[in-house]
Amino acid sequence: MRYWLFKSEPSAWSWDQMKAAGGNPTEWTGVRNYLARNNMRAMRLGDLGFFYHSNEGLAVVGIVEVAALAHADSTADNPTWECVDIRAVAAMPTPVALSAIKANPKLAAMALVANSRLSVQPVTQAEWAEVCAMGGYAS
DNA sequence: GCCAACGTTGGC
DNA sequence: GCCAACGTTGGC
Repeated sequence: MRYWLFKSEPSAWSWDQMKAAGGNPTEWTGVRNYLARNNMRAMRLGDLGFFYHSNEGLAVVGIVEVAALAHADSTADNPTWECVDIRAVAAMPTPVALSAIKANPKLAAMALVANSRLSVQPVTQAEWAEVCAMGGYAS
């Protein structure tokens, strides 16, 4: 089991929209970055991820699960680009703000802090446990 | 709205 | 294959 973080601008695709899918898988389309794509290729069914709101919100707001392995991104005109499907698992009881993550020395190496422009990031098990604890989510 | 950081493009 | 120019992301 590995852990990930999916970043989205709420104006483009929000946690509310994710939840509205009612646990049905939705395609995580639109990634046009090789590192992010490679992270999606490494995902396995059942891997869990944080759902993070960038630009507005700036917080981890939910938990998602990988529901389909990487496949061609139907919104891309180039087969280079792939996406996975994810489904909403649970809302973070207390959203974990970026400011709180930055203020936590245990999370200093998190990609969210160290490489803030990467839209699909790996999360270590220790980071996963720490952020879940901060948000009151029993992982 | 600004700007720093980063990825990509394209000329050489 | 280098690197300058450019575009985009995303925090502030």
